[in-house]
Amino acid sequence: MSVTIKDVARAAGVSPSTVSRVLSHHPKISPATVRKVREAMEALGYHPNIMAKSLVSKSTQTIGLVLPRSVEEFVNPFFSEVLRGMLACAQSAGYDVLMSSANSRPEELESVNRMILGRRVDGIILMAPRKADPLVDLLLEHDFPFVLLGRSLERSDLLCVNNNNVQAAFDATRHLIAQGHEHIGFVSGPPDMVVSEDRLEGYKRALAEAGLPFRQEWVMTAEMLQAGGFHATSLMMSQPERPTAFVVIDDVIAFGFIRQLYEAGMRVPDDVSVVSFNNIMLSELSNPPISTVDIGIYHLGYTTVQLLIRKLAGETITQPQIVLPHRLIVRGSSARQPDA
Amino acid sequence: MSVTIKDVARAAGVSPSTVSRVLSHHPKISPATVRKVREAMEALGYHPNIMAKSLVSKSTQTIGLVLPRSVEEFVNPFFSEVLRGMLACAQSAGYDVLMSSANSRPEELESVNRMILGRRVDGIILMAPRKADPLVDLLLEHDFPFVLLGRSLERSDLLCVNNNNVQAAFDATRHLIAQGHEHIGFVSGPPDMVVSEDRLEGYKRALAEAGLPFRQEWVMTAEMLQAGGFHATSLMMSQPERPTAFVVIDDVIAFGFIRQLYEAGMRVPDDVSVVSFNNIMLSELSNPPISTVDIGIYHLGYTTVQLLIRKLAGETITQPQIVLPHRLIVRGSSARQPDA
DNA sequence: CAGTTCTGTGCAAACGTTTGTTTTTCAACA
DNA sequence: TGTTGAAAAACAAACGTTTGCACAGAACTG
Repeated sequence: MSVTIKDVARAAGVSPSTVSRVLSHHPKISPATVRKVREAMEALGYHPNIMAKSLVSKSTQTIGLVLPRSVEEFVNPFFSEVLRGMLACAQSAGYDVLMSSANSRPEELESVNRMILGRRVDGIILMAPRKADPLVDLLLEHDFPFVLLGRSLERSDLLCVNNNNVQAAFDATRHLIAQGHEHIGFVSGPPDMVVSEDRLEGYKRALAEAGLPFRQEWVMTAEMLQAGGFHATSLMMSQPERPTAFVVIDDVIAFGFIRQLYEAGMRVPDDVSVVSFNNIMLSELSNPPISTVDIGIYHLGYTTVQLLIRKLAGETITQPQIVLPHRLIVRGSSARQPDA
Repeated sequence: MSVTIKDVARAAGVSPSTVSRVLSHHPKISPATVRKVREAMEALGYHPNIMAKSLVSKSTQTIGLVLPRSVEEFVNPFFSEVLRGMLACAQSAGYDVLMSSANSRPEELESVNRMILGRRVDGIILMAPRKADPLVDLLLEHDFPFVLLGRSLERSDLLCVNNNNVQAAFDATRHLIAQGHEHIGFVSGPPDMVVSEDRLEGYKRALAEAGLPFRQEWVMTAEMLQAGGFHATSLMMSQPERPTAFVVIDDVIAFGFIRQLYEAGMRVPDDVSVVSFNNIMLSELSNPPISTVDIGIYHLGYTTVQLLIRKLAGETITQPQIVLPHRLIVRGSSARQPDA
């Protein structure tokens, strides 16, 4: 059916092993032979069978990507952008990307087991790890190469690519403080995600540095917003000492939050200032445009795959943790506090 | 290193072929043997090597996904949502998904060639096909199973899953007409995409049905918006007979368009009504919330993979074209024309 | 000019499965 | 007890590569 290395060998009048060596740029092949083989390959339209190749070479030239389980993270434009960066890097290095998605924890483990024990991929990228993530343990146990997009709370020797989320949240909060805000709330994401924890920490530090008190009752979670968000919002905004500004953990959540403030009769930035994170494309097109911390999403994806490929190439990684820069982008959603 | 079928065979005291048959639920294996083998597999932690398996069986249990080339389409939340549907279906059928992205047409062809001639995938999903798409020709030439997400303009015998985009645009336009609008513009996407053409056609038909003239000068393209969109928008809106409403080809483009109207001093829906397509999650959270045609993105992705898998299973497909329903969702971005 | 070292190829085994064919086992029957 | 036949299991070839080793011939060396 399909044309194999043997067909090429026959057509070029050489042995299959010679064809294989031409393919892998073996040094000790005469230029004349190389030409003959190349011509035969061209004429027959030969493409190597990757299954056969990786059966013997034990390398699949494929990277496994474990996608976030929750729908919310998945449909976040953050995700497509990071994916774009990953694919760009993988492709430029000749790697393919295999995706694994799962709806539950057991499915996720099963899926990863299939990928690594079935020898389908050479390495794995883990997105947005959780606290005490069993996936990390599984990979460590099998001594399988992987890189975290994000960081592990528990171990500092794992390969990972991350932003300094503590600093990013610190910067965002300080921006609001500099605008004269003294009552600043925080809207968080899933509490077991490391990034939620880091950004909350940065928020706290900025408050502390400015001598402002941290108030637990001014911290809302995204779940609260989704289930009866309107109620939660209006409740918070009707307090005598209400926040005049919010640090929101993610652009998409900021969209929803701003919408709910609007429905509760609050205007952004007139009544409430908002600054969030990620700088997805749409945050610029929002009304008002959202002030946000750009974390270089595309670059984040690109660098993660790059690190994994370096690892797979056998390079000794002297610096396992790569921290990429962030940058606060001030737009229309955050304004000077009127009273100040 | 890793545990193979031979190890299991030895541990269970049977031959490798017997283990293989247990794995594939061969009918003529005694229950006692099945139990023995299962226990050995469990004890050793056996997972089949998929490369070896597909080398001989010629089936990879993998679906190839050719992603859109342009960045704009890729980062569109439409994309992650459709991907989510695809992965859900693929996973429930035991298939994996391999992604191919490319930045240029030659790269794209090369990538698909690698996938099909390298025997990496059993079938392929093509997203958002273009007019006279060479990818389609390539796949037909190799007689390789594939399904279009969208439709082919040239051939009607190809497997595809689509919405009735003509009807959807017709519905959207008629909604604006019913609101009293008589001057209705159209904001289009990339002109070589089939979906652009279909939606423009539906828009024209609705105008014709209502006895309203079609004006080429009221059709803008997304490219126009991106490069100097502000200028283009304000130019159009300063015309003596300006449109009071727009049908916009896509939610994300609607975001940008509304933003630019805003900067040109126009309010939505007070000065201009907007209705768009896709109903991405954020369109509900926009300010104002966007009226849009829901096309069931997730379901679209799910059904596409489902059709491909049916094809791969050897089923004879009596109806090659699946058309999924759409539904207009009226929100705040479209309002009754004040003069009417 | 015989011996040695290169250089370029070919041979054959291996990778971990599947599967058509053959062999063994064993119960049932004459 | 010997024969038959079905059922269960084993054997062996194949899938398309890579790669260590062997080997022929050319090119040196002394």
